[in-house]
Amino acid sequence: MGRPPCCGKNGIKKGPWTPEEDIILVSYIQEHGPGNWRSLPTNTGLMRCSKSCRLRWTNYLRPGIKRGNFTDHEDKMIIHLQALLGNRWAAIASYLPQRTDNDIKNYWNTHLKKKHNKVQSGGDDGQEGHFCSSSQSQTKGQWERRLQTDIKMAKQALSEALSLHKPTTSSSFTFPETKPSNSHIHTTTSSTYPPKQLNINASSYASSYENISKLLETWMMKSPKTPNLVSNNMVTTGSSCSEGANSTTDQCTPDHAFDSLLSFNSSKSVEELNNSKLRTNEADFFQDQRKTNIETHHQVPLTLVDNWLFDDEECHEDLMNMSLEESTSGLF
DNA sequence: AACTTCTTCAACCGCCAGTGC
DNA sequence: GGCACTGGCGGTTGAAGAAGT
Repeated sequence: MGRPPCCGKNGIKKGPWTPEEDIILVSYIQEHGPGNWRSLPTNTGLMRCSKSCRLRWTNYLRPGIKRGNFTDHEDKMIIHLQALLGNRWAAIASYLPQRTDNDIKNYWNTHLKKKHNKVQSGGDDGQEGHFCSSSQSQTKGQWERRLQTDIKMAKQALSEALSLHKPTTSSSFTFPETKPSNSHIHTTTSSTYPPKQLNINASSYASSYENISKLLETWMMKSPKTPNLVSNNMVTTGSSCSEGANSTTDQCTPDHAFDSLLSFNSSKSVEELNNSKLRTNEADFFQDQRKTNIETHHQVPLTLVDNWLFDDEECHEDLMNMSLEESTSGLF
């Protein structure tokens, strides 16, 4: 006699999220920060269960998510981490901060697993879920013991890494004292939603900004008339954009609309954004951060895996060519 | 052009761990 | 200690589009 599913209530909407819902969700989280999912549907009027809201945020709307094709390097990382950690997608995702566990899981199941099976059909004992050849005569017990230890260490490292990142996450949603100089957003006095402003730290919100820009673009193309929610409260961005929703040839592109919508109001944030854009790869930024955090705090030793992830391609090749046993020797 | 099969991925479901009372 | 509640995780599903026949 378990609890009824949280989504089993009448009136709870299921299925794909609409742009309107996304905007409401993002706006609410921008103002209150992620968390407290239970009260989110009530406070926003979203007809979604809390779990659905959290998933939508973490898998799609969260800042810093990169979408699109996985690079060869990401492929290799996933393959190797999967071999080390198994189907612990959240742990694997912690090494790929721009990718969600869901993305990685889907990518594994649709792409990499096939490669895996091809490799396996080449001849080994078919140890499910691992690229390592079982010709490395490990007994099942040995393997399980190693895996347990690995999981334990991964948990520890992940927990440390997350605790080090926490301030970044929450601080991304703090509200600057000063009023944005470039804000064209109409604030609302409504006690519920729609939102006031979207003042998300530019550097951390860049990717999500792009996500939602695309999202809004699609939305605008589908609906020539901007819904009231947005036209009245969010994308009514003064003279330059007030009609922006009805034409793709308009000067006010969705990106522009969202630029205003997000109202990057801190010069520091803009600078951070520019700086971050100078980086050729956002993953480098996160890895730098992670490495810095780890090294600075001396809390999590750099494992061979860490080193592999941080080091250059040549080192990766070296480690890739190693057997699992060799590569994990530093862990046990 | 019509139909079938395959692929992709967002979203859902059920379970579990942590927390507070 | 037991219970209720919440958040997180991993497995699975199903709709939509692509590719093949």
